[in-house]
Amino acid sequence: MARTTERSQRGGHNGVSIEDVAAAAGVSTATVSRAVRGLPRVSPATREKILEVAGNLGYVASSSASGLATGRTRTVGVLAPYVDRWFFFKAIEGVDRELHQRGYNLSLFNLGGQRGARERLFSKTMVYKQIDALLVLCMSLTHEEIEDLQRIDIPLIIVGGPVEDCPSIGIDDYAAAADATSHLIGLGHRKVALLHGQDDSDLNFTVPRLRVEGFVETMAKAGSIMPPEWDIFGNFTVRSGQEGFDALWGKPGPKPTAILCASDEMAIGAMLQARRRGVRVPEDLSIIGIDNHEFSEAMGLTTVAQDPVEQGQQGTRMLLDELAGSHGAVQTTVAPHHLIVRESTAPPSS
Amino acid sequence: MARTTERSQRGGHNGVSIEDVAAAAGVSTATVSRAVRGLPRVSPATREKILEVAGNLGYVASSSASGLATGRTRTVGVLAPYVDRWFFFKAIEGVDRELHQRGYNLSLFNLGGQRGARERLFSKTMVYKQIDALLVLCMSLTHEEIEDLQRIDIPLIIVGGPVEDCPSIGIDDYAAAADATSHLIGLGHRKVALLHGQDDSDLNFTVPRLRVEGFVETMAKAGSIMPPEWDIFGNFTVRSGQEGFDALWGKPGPKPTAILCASDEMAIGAMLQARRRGVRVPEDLSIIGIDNHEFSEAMGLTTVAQDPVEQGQQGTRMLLDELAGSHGAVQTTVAPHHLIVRESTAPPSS
DNA sequence: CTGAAAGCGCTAACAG
DNA sequence: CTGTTAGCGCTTTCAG
Repeated sequence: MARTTERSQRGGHNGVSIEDVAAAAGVSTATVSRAVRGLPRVSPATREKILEVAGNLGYVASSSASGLATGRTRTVGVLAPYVDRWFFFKAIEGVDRELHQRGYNLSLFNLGGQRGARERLFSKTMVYKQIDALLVLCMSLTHEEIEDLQRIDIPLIIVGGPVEDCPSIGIDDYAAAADATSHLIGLGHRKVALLHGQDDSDLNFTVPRLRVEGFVETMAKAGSIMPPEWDIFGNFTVRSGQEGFDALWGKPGPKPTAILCASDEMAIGAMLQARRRGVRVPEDLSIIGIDNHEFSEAMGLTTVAQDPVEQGQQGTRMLLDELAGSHGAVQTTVAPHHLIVRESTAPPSS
Repeated sequence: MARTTERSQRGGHNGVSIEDVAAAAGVSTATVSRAVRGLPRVSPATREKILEVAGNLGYVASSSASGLATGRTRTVGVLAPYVDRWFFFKAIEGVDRELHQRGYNLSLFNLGGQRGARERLFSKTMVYKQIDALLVLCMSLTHEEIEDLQRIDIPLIIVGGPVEDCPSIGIDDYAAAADATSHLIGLGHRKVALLHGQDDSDLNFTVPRLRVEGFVETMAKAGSIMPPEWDIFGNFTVRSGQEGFDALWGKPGPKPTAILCASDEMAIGAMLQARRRGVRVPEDLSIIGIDNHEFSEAMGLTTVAQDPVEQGQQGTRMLLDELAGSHGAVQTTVAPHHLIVRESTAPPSS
């Protein structure tokens, strides 16, 4: 019975369809469909046979076809302002892991630098009808965007920072900064500068703000107020950490005995520059960061650690649970952080 | 009542279909299809009207439906062994940029660590019928995988290292290592150690091998042969750079005056550890890397630079051109590299 | 437990 | 220029 050989000829297109499998197994496409998806109403014998046939025919369902039929794409979108910064690629790693483990695909959208492309890409082509859920990495969303998303009504979560009216998962940035500050204060520091992040791009601006507040208020409780010229802006990169240090040491006047940096990358930049300028860490200057970047251990940097991989993973898990039907699975969650004391902080010498 | 009669109410699904647009604009779906895709046979007036209607109805074509109809998904798969290592996230950035710019989606598959998941994920669910083309980031493929891919017959390219029988784009690893070695030799070094990468995972093993050959042969030309105990293995991470340094300095015997590291991450680890152990760089020891990692400038690391963003972008461009019909657009290409001399290398003191 | 048939939303000839 | 008409491959009632 050579009934299958006709249309499966490789006339340029490739692709074993469900019909080919059905024909080869002597059953209907409906049964094949049930069998390959592990659905109930198929006898063990039939299922086995179908699976075997499908196996050596190399059958794989067309995602477009099943997407059309079911209305679900089995892919979730990941929107990232950057993909080359520590928090982001770590989070993506977690998201990817969870997604593929549960049979979902990850569609990545990197806004890296491209300002204009954003509006267009975001609400349109992307979100709409291409993905079943959206995970946004630590960036702010405009009111309009949030409304769009809610209207479209797909599960949504922000990883890495709170956004008004949206469920999110991330550390308590206020507490993280406060803990770092307390560590410094506990060591005896009162003259501490702040190198904080204030990215001009799409980054979530709530995160830096919270970190600043945690710092300022904790300092205030210790009876210390930072002079404004010790309030330095950076953009979370190593280079801005270097520049930050130079800004502090470049001008005359009293120097701080410690610097709190809003990210390890900046802290590392500051450390490197201090060393280069002959300022010893921690003897002359203590430096503490937030993140626990890959390089921090090697640098001996004291920091407040967080785990973006886990955050990404857990955020994804909530999204997928929601998609699986458990209504209310996506909820704002606080991820843990903890201080790691290494060699970049010590009591002030003066 | 009217509430339940509309088809667009369907069980919570949202979605303006092409038919809705056609009806609202008083034309056929075929015309709408042409209009929204910017295809020829539509009068300016009709097109404008359709676009307007589609606009305020918020119409976006279902990717599943058009995918089914055209046989193309407009997404390309990106297979990465890691996503948290410099070369990889940089390359992904380039790929993403090019892809979205040309209206394609990026489907990310990270193999990070998961050994078992590989086979399953790779040939099956993934590649097949989900993507129009595949871009593989610097990892080795088994013969079987290559054959699978060729049978499926979608455009394929490897970024970051040569793979037998596959088109690829990347620097000339042999030459890069040779250039680094020449720099050291030119400085007067003869006693140089090699900290090379030999990842046990899915990484492309050709890259480390080529770098080793470039080093060894260049050294040989200068009449120098490295003692085997100076041949250290690492896995491209900072930590393995630290361990590499310790392996070298931990045992008695003569020390090298320079180390060539197969990646900047390892070089940075080695530098940091040297400093910690009181070995001055470059006075006591010169260190050179390959990559030009973000942190390298701040570290003052001499290195052989490459640009993964550009490589990813160019690889993607070739893939997309191929998809666009220009047969033979995907071709093995050599990307440029160049030496950047900073402060971590100097003539040997002894 | 299994099959027949009606779509899912869009595209692609082919007519008009 | 525009409409008609078939599908694309899979899922999903609804009968049997």
